[in-house]
Amino acid sequence: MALRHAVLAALLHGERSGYELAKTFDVGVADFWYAAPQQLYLEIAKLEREGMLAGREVVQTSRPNKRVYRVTGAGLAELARFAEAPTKPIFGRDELLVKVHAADHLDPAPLLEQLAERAAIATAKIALFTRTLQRLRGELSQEQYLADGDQVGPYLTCLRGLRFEQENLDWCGQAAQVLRSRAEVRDPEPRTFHPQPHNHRKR
Amino acid sequence: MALRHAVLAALLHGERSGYELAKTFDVGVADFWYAAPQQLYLEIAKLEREGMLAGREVVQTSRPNKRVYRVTGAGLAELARFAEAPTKPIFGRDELLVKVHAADHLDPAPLLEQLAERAAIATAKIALFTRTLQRLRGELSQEQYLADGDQVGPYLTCLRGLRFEQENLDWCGQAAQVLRSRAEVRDPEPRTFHPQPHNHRKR
DNA sequence: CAGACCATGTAAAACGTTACATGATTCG
DNA sequence: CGAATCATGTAACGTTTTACATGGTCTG
Repeated sequence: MALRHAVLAALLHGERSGYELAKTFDVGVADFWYAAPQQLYLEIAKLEREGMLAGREVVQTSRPNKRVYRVTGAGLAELARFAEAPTKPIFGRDELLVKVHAADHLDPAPLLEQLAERAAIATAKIALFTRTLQRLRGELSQEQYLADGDQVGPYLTCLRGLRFEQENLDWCGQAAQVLRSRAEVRDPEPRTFHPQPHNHRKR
Repeated sequence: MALRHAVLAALLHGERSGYELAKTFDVGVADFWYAAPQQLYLEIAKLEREGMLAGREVVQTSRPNKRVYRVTGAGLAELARFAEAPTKPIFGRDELLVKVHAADHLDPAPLLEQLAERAAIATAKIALFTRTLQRLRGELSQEQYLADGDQVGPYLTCLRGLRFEQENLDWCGQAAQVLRSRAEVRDPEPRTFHPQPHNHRKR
């Protein structure tokens, strides 16, 4: 049980519908948790049955109605229990890093493509997180907001997401540059790459 | 199917036993993939049955024997297929960030403890990754190694892990400082904290 | 009027975690 | 001789992903 706490935490600052929640989780909730929409609907339904969320219907003209949820006392208590329990280690799982780890034995071309793609995503997230931070702190400077603001939790996690993506972007650039220049040296005509099984190249 | 590629990638640079592999995966393979030992034994067995790994018995005196594995041609081909397929988005999942996200509604004391713990882990990983990088590049400077070295894949991913943990450490410090100073203002006697359900504090 | 977005789900399959199990050897 | 480390697994359980399903509205 882990997603439930992420859902509770995300709903602390005001009511949201399953769909709205799904959108933020789809982006990754500032990069620390991803969940598919279907998972969320399931989890929300379960949390409501258990009395940790209270839902209410919002009638909308010109759009399908929706059901918005808020965290109940029981939900907050559950979150508090979770917060006091020992934290599990980070769950880093990045396919791109697996690919780069194997780069010495693979065709560099697809890796370069995917590094570029990842860099583009990182750039988009940086923009998104930057806007989110500005929106949260409003008129205040970051220092002022961290001292006095009323949503420091989300501010801090968003800050982490921002820095993570900046780092990510930076690294993608470096990795791409390294792979590119090595590919040129090894093989000036990029079409003719052949994987080199296991021969640990001696310089 | 995802762990299998991480296993294949990890085995590219020389033979390892299940146990040895488990140790590196337990640290997180430079923070981009974590797996429990049991999971690895399972996956290794499956990969060997499918002909992607070739195992061989190593007899040891003064220790239980072990079985070491290397990647076969089929394994490398599978990895190449994987590398060319589109990459799934990052899988960030960090319980501590969920907790900090909810910080405005929680007792800061356990969060501070856990931020300190996380910072300690990050420090240890920084040391570990720094040593790993030094070991890989040997006499060479980083630039030279990235241009000429024979294991740039692992070097690049380890570099990413290092930077990630440096960032992590930094952020833990900042978050702890913010939560501490706010706790003092709000409640000079730390024993008397009571969660404040939902009242969005107005400045 | 097609494609994007709003809105919510169910069911089956794949994957990952936890608990259980075993047994040898080294170090203090 | 007890604890730590080496070494390898099985079984049950819980979580996540993927595929399937549906239907209304808004924009160009």
